[in-house]
Amino acid sequence: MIENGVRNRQAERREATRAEILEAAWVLARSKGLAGFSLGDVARRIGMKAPSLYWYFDAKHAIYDAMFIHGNEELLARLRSARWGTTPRSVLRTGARAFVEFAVEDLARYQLLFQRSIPDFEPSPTAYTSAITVFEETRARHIAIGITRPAQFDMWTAMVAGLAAQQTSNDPAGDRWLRLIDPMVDMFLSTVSEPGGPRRPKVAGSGRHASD
Amino acid sequence: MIENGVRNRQAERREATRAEILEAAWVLARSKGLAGFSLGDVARRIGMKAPSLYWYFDAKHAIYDAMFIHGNEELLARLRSARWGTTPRSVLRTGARAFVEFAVEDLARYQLLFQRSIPDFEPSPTAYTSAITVFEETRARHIAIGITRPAQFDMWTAMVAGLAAQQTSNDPAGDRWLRLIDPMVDMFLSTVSEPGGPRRPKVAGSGRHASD
DNA sequence: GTCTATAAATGGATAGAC
DNA sequence: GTCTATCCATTTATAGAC
Repeated sequence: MIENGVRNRQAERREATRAEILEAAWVLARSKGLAGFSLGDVARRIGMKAPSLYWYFDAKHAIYDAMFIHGNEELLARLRSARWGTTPRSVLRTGARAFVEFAVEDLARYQLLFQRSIPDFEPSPTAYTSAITVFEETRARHIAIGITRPAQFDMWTAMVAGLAAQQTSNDPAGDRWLRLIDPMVDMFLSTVSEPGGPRRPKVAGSGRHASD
Repeated sequence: MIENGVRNRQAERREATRAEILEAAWVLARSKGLAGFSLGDVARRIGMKAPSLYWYFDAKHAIYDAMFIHGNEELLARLRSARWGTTPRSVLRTGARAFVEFAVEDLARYQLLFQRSIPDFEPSPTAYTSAITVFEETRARHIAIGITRPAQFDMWTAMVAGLAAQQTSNDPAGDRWLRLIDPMVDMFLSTVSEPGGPRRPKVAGSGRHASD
C-alpha cells in the first residue's frame, strides 16, 4: 500500500474490503462447501450486493485463487512458527502434526489446497508459487535432517498425506490417525537410518524387488 | 430379475437402461467432473431427454448413489480377482498396487468413493454397505497375514491412501509414487515384524513417545 | 464504490399429453 | 416409457445510474 513512498488510502481500503470478502468466502466454504456458496451469499454476509463484488474480484475463480494463496500463507506461517527442535524425530513429528492438524482443522481449505475439488479451477501461476514455497521450505527442512534422496522425501510426504486423508475422511472429529503420527515417524526413521547410520540407499533406491 | 421363479422382461429392460444411464454418467463425470455434469448431459448422451431420467432415478443424488455402489463393486471385483500370493509381502504389495492403480485409473471414481467431493451427498445406508464390504474383506486379508492389531492396519491403510493421494494429485500421468509401493511394503513389514517375529506391540501400541 | 436492473444461461424437477 | 412444456430457483456477470 506504499506507492512512491506515500500511503495510498484508497488502495488500503480496497485491500481491506478484499480481505473482508475473503473471510466471508471462507466462512461460507466451511459451512456450505467450496462449490456450495454463491457470490450472493458472500455479498449478503458483508452487507453488499453480489454485483459489487466484481469491483474487487474479476470472477468467482479469482476469489478461489485468493483463497488458495491465503490458505498456503496460513500453512506457511504455521510451519515457520512451529517449534521444530533439532533431532530428525522432532522435525518429522512436528511437521506431520502441523500438517495433519492443519488439514483436520479446516476441511474446505484442505480440499482447496490439496485436492482438485473445484471443477475448472486451477491456481494461477502466482498462486501456484505460494504452494511451491511451502513445498520448498518443507523439503529444505528434511534435507537438513538427512532426508536427502527425493524418493525418501516422497515416501514421507505420502505417509503424512495418508494420515491426513484418512483422518479427514474417516474420523474428522477424532484422532484415530493423528495418534499414529509418532509410530509413523519411528517406522520411517528406523528404515531410513538402517542399519549403519543415516543416508543409506535402502529406502528409496533399492530398485526392483523380487516379485514375491 | 427373477420374480416368483419367472423372468421379468420389463424389469430386465429397466435395469439395462439404468445401467446405460450409469455408464453415461461415469463418462461425463470423468470428463467434466463429478459435479460438473448435468442430467441434460446424461440424457443427451443416450438419446433421451432429461425428464425421462426420472423414471429411472428419483433424483441426481440417486445417480450418485448408484455410482457409489458401482464403484465399490468394481473395486471389490478387482480385489477379489487379484493374484494375492501367500506371503505377507505379496499380499501387501498386491493390495497396495491394486488400490493405487484403481485410484489413478479413474479420478472421478476415486473422488466419489474416497473423498467427500459432492456437497450434500452422502451414500445411502445401502450404498454404504458396499463400502463396508470392501473394508471388511481387506481387513480380513491383513489379519490372515498377521496384521491383527487395528492400529497396524490403520497405519497401513494410511500409507496406501497416501500413495494414492500423492500419485493422483501430483503426478496423475506418471508413476512417481507408484514406484514407492515396494519400498513402502518393506518399510512396513520390517517394523511390524521387528525384531522377534510378527505381532510385536511396537508399531501400534507403544503409547506416548518422548516429546523429543 | 455501491447500487438497481437485468441479462443470459443453466440447473433440477414436476405435470401431463401421448 | 418418453416426450413437451414449463416452473422455479440460482448463478455468474454486465450496463449504467448515483
